[in-house]
Amino acid sequence: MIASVIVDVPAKQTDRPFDYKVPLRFQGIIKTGMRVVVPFGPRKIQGFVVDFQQESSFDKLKEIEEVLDIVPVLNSELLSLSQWLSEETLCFRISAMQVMLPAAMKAKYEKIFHSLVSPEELPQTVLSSLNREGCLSWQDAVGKGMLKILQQLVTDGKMDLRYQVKNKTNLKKIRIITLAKSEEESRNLVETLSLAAEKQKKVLNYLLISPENKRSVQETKLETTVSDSTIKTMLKKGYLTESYEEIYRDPFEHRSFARSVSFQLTDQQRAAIEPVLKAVDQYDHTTFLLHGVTGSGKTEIYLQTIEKVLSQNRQAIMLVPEISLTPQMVERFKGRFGEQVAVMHSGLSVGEKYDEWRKIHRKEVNVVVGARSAVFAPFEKLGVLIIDEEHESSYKQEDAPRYHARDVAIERAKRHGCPVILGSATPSLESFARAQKGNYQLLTLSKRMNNQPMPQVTIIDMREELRDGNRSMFSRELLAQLQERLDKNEQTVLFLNRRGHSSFIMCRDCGYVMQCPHCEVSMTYHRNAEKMKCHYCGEEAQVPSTCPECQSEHIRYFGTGTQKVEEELTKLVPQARVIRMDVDTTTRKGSHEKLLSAFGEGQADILLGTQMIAKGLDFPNITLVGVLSADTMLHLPDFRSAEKTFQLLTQVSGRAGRHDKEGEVVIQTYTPEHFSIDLAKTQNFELFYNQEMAMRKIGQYPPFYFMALINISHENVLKVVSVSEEISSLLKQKLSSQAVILGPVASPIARIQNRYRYQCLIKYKKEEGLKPLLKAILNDYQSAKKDSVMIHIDVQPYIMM
DNA sequence: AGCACGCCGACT
DNA sequence: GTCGGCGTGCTC
Repeated sequence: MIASVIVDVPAKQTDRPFDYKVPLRFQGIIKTGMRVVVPFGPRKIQGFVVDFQQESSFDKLKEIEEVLDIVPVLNSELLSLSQWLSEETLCFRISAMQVMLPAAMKAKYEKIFHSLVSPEELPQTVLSSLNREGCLSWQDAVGKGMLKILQQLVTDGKMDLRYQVKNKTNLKKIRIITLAKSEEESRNLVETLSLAAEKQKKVLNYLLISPENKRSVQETKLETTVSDSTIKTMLKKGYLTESYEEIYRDPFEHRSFARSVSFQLTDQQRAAIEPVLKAVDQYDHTTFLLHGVTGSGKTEIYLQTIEKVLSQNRQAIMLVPEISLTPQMVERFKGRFGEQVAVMHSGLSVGEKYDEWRKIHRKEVNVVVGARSAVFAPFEKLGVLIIDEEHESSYKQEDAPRYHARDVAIERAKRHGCPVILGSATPSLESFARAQKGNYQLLTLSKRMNNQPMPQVTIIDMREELRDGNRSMFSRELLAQLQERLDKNEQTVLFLNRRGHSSFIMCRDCGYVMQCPHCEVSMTYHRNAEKMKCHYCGEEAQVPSTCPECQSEHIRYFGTGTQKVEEELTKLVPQARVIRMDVDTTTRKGSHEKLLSAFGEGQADILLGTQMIAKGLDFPNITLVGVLSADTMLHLPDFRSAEKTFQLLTQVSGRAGRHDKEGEVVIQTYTPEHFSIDLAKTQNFELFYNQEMAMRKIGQYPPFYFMALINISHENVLKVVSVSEEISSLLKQKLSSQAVILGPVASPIARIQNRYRYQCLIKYKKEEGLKPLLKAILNDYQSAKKDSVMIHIDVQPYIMM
């Protein structure tokens, strides 16, 4: 029997199956979708079995060396999905497979020197470095500067170098002790032990009352106040046996979730959920666009759909933009479905993610709530896939495989015969256009639950404030409102919409901003390390005290702006208690959640922050939302900037008055006439949609056109330019006259890690030959040759960089 | 991606 | 003459 294996080498030339003989001992054990270790050239690497064959066209087959799984980690659906994904996003098959699994399962490799001769034959220096088995890892050898000697020993045949796949079991294990003898004998033992062995008796008695006469060592020590040495003695004497049990890391340990039950739906909600439930019943893969204003109860629709799905013994995937930001969402899901929920998001450690994944894989849970990659959860009977806040850009992965979770969800729904729900108060233009065309089915929730009014939104023209001599960041209106909330003991959220998220250093005399020497980006100031860092290549530098350009001492730190706002706040309203949320205050794990819950408990009057506070915040006492500068995002060179501005303003406005108290919103801006700001006032999505669609049509942008972005980079500018020109003219020549080819132009970030970057943008409506052409371009230019350029292609890009 | 193989310049 | 630089091609 012969297995076809996709090997763990993400490169053009290895992006195909390699055949291996299946040794007798693995026959009947190896299945497709399992990870294996195979010899590949001189090394050993990991691979995925994708197929079996009777024979191979290759005649010098090697054997599969090792099997890493008992149960396939990729089922047949995910295997075929990986094929689809690699074709769709033009990525390597192995990358498509890797993205479906938790990072912990990605193989790590190790090179180890093994001694082949008796110790006397080796030099003393080498000998002292070897471990008990006569081995030394390549890494240690490098660290000790012994590579040269070892290489000599290898050529002399005294040692050899072996390649290993690190099979790190990421299982968290705990030490368990069990009574070694029967209960009867153990009880006798308690009687017969000497008086001095008081602690040992304690342990025996404790285990006698424990279920199955076993306990974790940790618990035992805690309960009986004995030390390790006691247990060690008892093990030695044979009173106890020890073993290890695998446990799950529980990211929500020490937290309990109040059980909740379904709410009575409003008429609107019932009308919206009905077609969804019907689709679930009929195994119909309709995509629904649930357009519901903020506070209209979309979540309850999700929850009740999932309930239905679970009642049919099927499973559900629920995607949220970034779950660590919405602990309230986790709470609602855990509250409703309890132990049946796995949670997957970027805030978890590698091990925690692995554990959550295994719960799904072993069918211990039926619901997963998670960020983008949770769309690949290995469920086998999906009943629904839900994408909340579907317009969020975080559903698009920005490195290979450059997929959009929405597309993957729709593709999986097809394979499982189940509906997809895309939910948002401000749908992306693409989705809404599809709903208008009838590709998606539109469901609308126009009213808030309990019929609360939408918050009152006031737009403040900051130019007028300035004209009237108010130079502060706060308009008189906002300040007055703020004061009012303080008096009434209600809470305020202040939102600073700032371009970017990081802080930098600028000279106030000459405008110098510290740039990374290898990348065309400014370096970021890191407060805790007191260093400048480049976010693209990791370059570090000292914080300058004088300007390197003009020697001025007026070189200043520009924070996220939140500190400045905070300073001003303490001057204007000194009695207010402020919680600031920005990169500086939320770097530590869980700090987000802590700050939010502190605010929720009323420990502060004002929550001040950037983008990160826009979502999921739902506290009854928030009655005022202030947006300090609505237009900073509007002037970014991005055709989606108006859409993003409108979405953001609508989202933040939705934070106010979600419960019985009415909410007000104050938006400060320098361009009140812009339609994305003007329409955020009434939160009129349809009007905004129509206007923005007109703009997109004129500009030939999505959803009227599809896009593909080709990024070409090389250390030599001339090389990049010439190749870019070649590609561009090839595109112009091969594509239809309908297609628009922009560029080549230098990328917005013109250089990263000393590589110059150019790009071509293709806008097209229908282009049958595009995929093959792009593949051909990748094949031609992405060769293994030394001097070749690097090419990335992003189909339907979100960020134009 | 690694790694070996092989072809050219600068040294004992 | 050989050591070692990097460009080229292969890995079942």
